[in-house]
Amino acid sequence: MGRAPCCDKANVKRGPWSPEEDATLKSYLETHGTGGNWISLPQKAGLKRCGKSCRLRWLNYLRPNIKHGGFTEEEDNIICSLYSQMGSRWSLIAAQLPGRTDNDVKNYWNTKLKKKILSSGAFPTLSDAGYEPVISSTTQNWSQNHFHYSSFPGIVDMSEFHASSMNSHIVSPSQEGSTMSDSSSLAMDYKGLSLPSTHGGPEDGGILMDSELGFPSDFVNDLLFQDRESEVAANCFQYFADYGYVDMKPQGLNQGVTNQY
DNA sequence: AAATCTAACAACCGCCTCGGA
DNA sequence: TTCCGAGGCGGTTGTTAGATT
Repeated sequence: MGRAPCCDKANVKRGPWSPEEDATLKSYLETHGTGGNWISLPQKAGLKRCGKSCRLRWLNYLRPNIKHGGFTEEEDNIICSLYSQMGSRWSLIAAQLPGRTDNDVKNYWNTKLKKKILSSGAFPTLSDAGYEPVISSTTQNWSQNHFHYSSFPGIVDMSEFHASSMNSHIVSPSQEGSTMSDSSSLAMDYKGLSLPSTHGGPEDGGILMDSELGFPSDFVNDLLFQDRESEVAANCFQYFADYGYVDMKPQGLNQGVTNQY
């Protein structure tokens, strides 16, 4: 038995929003707010739409100060950097980009940025995005040699690492002085494991288990299957070595930042 | 000019989490 | 403590406009 739908799909309009619907929704929300209940909102506002649809339309399109398109180089770097840190946590990534929505960032990544990085081999660092390492607790002796990609480049032997060595935070430039949650919101644990390959061929090349570390295994595997010894792959490993386990803070900030992301 | 392809983005779907009853 | 409904989220699909053949 399936899950009960959130609304009567037979009696709600679907598809693109008309300007009239937009105006109705916007007007209602500006006057009344959500009233804490999106589900009942369309009825109150006189819209034949699902509450979820109204919410999405408002958040992704009608909300004030929304920016569409025209991502800057800096935003590109931030997205790439954060994606490499936390994977497809689009809402968290979008939170670092004022005026951007998770849907926007997600679409932009899927249609442009992903291809751009795959083709260029340039994997932006957090430094590019205005971050710099503050405490290098575990990485100072790391090198690509730490990664056992001689047996298969897509597989990183993480067994030597222990969660206790992990104390990773990043701080966004935009969050200086903010009251963001503590580092637990981005706590990275070590559930992610890598599976060694027996032969090293792409066909049995093993799979990077989805990691709560946030390192996007699918993306990494894309890179590595593309060319196991490519500069991209090397950059990727270096990137991981550089930033996977360090505390980060925006460049130019004082050491005593307490509001960590 | 028509057909096809591609990129961009809007919208939907369904699962998960959380808070209140 | 359990249940249920609403909100939030990420993945996926649909639509459309522009480019290319």
